Amino acid sequence: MDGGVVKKPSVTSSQVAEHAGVSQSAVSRTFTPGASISPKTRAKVLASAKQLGYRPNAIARSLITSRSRIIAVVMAYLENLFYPDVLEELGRRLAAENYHVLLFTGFKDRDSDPVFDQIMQYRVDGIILASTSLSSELSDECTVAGIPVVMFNRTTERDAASSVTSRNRDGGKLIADFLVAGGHNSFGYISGIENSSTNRDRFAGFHDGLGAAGFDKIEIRAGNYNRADAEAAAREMLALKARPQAIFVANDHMAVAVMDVARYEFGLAIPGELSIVGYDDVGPARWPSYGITSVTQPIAPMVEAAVDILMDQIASGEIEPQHKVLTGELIVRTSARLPRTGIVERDGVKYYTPGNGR
Amino acid sequence: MDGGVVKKPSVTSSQVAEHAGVSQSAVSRTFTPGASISPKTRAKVLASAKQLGYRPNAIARSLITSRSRIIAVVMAYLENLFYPDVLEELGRRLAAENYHVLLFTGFKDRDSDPVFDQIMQYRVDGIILASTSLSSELSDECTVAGIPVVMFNRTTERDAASSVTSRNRDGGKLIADFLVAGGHNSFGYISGIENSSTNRDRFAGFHDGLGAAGFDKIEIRAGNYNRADAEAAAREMLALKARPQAIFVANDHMAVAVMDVARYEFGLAIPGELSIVGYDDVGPARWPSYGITSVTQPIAPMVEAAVDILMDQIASGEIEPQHKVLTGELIVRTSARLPRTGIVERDGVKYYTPGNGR
DNA sequence: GCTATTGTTGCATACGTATGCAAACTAAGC
DNA sequence: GCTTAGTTTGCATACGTATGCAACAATAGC
Repeated sequence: MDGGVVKKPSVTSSQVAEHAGVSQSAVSRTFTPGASISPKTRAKVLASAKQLGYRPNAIARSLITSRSRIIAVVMAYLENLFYPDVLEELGRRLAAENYHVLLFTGFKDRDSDPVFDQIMQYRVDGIILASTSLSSELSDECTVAGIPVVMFNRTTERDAASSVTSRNRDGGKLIADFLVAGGHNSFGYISGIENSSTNRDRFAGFHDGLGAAGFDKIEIRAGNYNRADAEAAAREMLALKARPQAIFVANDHMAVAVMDVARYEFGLAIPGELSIVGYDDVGPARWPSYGITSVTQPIAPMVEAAVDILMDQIASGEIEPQHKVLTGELIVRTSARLPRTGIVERDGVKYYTPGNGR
Repeated sequence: MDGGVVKKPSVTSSQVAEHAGVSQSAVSRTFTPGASISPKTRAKVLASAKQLGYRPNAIARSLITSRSRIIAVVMAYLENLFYPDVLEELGRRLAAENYHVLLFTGFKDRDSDPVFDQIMQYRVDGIILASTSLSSELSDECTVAGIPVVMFNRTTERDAASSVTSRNRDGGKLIADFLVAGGHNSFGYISGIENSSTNRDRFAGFHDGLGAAGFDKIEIRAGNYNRADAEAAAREMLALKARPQAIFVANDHMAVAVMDVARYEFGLAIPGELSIVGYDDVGPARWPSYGITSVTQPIAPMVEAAVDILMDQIASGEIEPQHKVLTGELIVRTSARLPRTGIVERDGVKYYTPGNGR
């Protein structure tokens, strides 16, 4: 509210120039890779810069170049370890390209409009949307403004944003095949957020796979990708008189909760009395307490693809939407009964790869 | 490398001014809260702005005001859910103050110098260091530059940065009291990163508490706050012929690993044959598979304190280091044998509060 | 109606950097 | 030495906004 003390002004390129006895341009060129500058003056400038503690002002630079070298990352559901993993990899890869992450998180889903406003005000060079719904009109506005948008782990056909996903549909189908081959004959599905593309695709594959094997009844409950809802869904499903023999939980974050409910509230042995399969292959899935059989989402390649798309579109100025789809694998652990065949081991990890058709 | 197409230029305040038939100043004042502007012209400007799709350019604004409204957050160990939780809360609180998070993560610990360079270039208004070592000379440089620095969950006496922590020493002591009261008489400690303040303080409290009860032998192994090392440490410690009856693991993230090793590699019953206590009260600690008895770190108040310090120092320009220390509680679950007395229940959660003096 | 006061507006400038252009310098070839 | 081509340098300007200052309009008080 009230004024407050002025901030200590930082060293400018002009001050360095004066100190080094050169022009401000020379200082600028010293810090611009590829600019025309002689080694001699460059050395002089660097010496003065060091002595004065000068650092180029990225803000001022952005104003001139109209490139902020900032990527906005919009991310929710951080309690699902998948996303922190993604975030860390994103940080690494963007830093390698000399870009930086402006993170938007911790808002309720319906507050995303102010978030969008903030993003636009900072003139970011690109946007990564991880598992959050930015209404498509806003996404369009980005396109009009020439800002590349990449949806991460989420896709939509109708709007102009690029996307990076994994073959969720194939994954769902693979799980169906695996469970059928394991001899189960009644099935449940604990869903993610209803209108998310991952949820739709995973379920579609699962449904198709079961259908192809002659099973068309699936118990469905909504887990909404959060623990509390998943627990409630599990309670309902496990209390059924005709409890499914196998449950596909739409991601590992929920699968953990479902296993806890099954074991500690219903006293069920896993996989003896109930098989659980998850998705994402996230940290806890690998912990021996859970050992969740799960379909991988290859984080590093997915992040790489997302960054590649951004870099490409930033460099070219063309923002034709690209859609990259990477392949996951079904890692077999101990949370589901095993089929007789189709399991191969590589580097101490077991994968399910059915011999028959794709 | 090569030029590429120019970016679509965005709408400027001058264009809005022309369109609305006013001066550029009027546009600026329209978007500056508290500035002198008549409702009539303000309405005109807003109409034109909307029509043209104008948004103030935060970069240009920062250049003038020398306030970027950006806070740099440096954070590692994101696989420990404590930090994503912190991050989410930080995002929420800073957004409420109309500040934004520039996140630095995903770098190896020794690469922090380039990180620091980037931070300084963006002229951030403040820095939050969560569990990462920025050498103290760099921290000093921030102080000289007038940039407030808050260490989160970490503290140092000698340098000029503020800090927010919880009473780690008291927590360690509380755990010692709890385990002694539970009738254990041999103890182990699986440590965090050796020179981190949390590790030092937690251990010091634990050591003192045990000492006061007449126990001065503690088996120590290094877990370094990561899962792999914690597993290795647990294997060593549990293979001892004189295996400790109770182990204090320096945080929950490692405690989970230790419990997994104890149960699935050594076949130990918890708490029947081994008691485990952790720290942080992080998500998995609450899952029934683990039910870790753990000392809380109150994330929301800690984040609030950190943001308060920053806001205060930014507003006043004074950056006298402040050190806030919040209080945690020992939440009693099922991973450790219970003492006869001292356990109270509140809202369905059990806490340990020894009657005898602190 | 006239003055005093308050509120509103536009002008001009500043923030710190990048870059086109022309001037100055350097190196090379004869 | 002179010319030419290439390299380096400084000048001047632009990026989009905020703000002190002076001019101006509106309102109130008499």
